[in-house]
Amino acid sequence: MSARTSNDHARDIPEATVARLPVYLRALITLAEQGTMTCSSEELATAAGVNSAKLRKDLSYLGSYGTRGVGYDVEYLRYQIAREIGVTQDWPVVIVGIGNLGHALANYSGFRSRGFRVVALLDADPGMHDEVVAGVDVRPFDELEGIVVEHSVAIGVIATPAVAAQDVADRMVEAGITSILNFAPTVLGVPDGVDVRKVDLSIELQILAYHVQRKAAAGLAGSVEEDSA
Amino acid sequence: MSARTSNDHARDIPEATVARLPVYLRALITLAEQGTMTCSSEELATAAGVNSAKLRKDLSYLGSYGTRGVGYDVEYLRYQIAREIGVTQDWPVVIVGIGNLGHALANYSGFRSRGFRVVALLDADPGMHDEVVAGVDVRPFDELEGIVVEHSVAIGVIATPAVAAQDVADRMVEAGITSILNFAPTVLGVPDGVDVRKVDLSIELQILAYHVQRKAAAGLAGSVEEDSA
DNA sequence: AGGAGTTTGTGAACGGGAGAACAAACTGAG
DNA sequence: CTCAGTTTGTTCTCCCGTTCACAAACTCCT
Repeated sequence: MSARTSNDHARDIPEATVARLPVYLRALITLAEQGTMTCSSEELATAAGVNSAKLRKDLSYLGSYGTRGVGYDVEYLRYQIAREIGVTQDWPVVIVGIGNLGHALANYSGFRSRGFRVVALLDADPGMHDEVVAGVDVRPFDELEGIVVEHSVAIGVIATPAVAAQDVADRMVEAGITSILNFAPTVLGVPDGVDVRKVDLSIELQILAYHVQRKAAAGLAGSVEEDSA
Repeated sequence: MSARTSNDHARDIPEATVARLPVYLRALITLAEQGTMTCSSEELATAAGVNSAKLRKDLSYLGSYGTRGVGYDVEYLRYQIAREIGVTQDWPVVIVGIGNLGHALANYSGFRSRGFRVVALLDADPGMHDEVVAGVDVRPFDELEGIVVEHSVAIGVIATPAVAAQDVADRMVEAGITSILNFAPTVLGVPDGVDVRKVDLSIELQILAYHVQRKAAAGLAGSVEEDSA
């Protein structure tokens, strides 16, 4: 029982909470940079753009890191959240598909500064090979397996066209990658135990378009209803 | 009452459903390109990566567009979903911040092909001005207001560094934009009635990192528990 | 020491979404 | 026309997440 987990907190953090922890972490880093030593749940919640009750409940899943009547020590909480997410260590990442988006991702400074290290850029197009992007040279896709094993890569990023994405994902899983961030506009099929998160630009825009349209329609309906009401 | 909405469907589509409609739409387009005329909820659900019961429930919010015992007409359903989302018309979009990511977004073909037209690229850096990216020339940020009014832009994309994002958002809202897609790693404050969707690359990676760590810990704990169990 | 004021952590109520299960409705064969 | 087979649309139940509200716990002032 003592060996089951490192702490005796309940170890099942709700998915919705996990998705917010990085937001809290960023807010805490900003506060720390501003010289703030201590903050209340209300302040942190405002900085993170959430309800303070939700923030407190989220933090309560990690443990009891605040002091009643005082608030939270910024540095201490920052470390605890970072530890819980796992960003106290460095995560090696491979990016496959060095088109426009791949370039942008490779150059994105937010990765490096948050504990993610791009260990390889891979592309199937031989024309790209040996080109250097963001200080890393582009290698043939076939080297995926070797690189994953060599660097113990657990996270892969897919930035290829849609048609290639499933093949890339299959090869990633085969090579031992267990978490995939997919930018290709396709539904990926993966075995149980492999996590996939997708970022789909056109879907995000379509969701916004729906709301624009709905707001426009509500505005019209509203003006009509003013007559009848 | 007849004028309240164009159809007599219930007009409150759940947010979770709205987020999936674009996925269904894409699956239907793929099916249509393959020459499929008709599909069952089971087939479409598989293509979209969801449960068939969930798919049917989602579609039921739009209306009753299937035929029992037969399935859905691919073209007809495709049109109905496109109309519901609003992508039967063209949406003008402005992109602010033409760095690596802005370049990638401007060149992303998925926008144009799904009814989104980039009418302007704006950047505060004078060094970028008059450069042509993806057939559109980069203009000074100050021209935002004029462009929004001229083209009736409702959707803005923020691809600036984090420090500039809130200012850009404020100016967008002031200019009349009601929907924002934010790629900057910041929490944006906007008035009621303005929709913001955020895409945060490092947060996505951090969520994946948490799961990798958890899986690794579970593996270790599992091997320990084999001893005690 | 004691009491007023503040803030956390959590129990409980509430709302929304997911999935199972089934009745309604259609097709096609005999 | 009837009946077996198929597939949708919907109801019902369960679970997760959000929010409210409050007791517990700490600080500071007198």
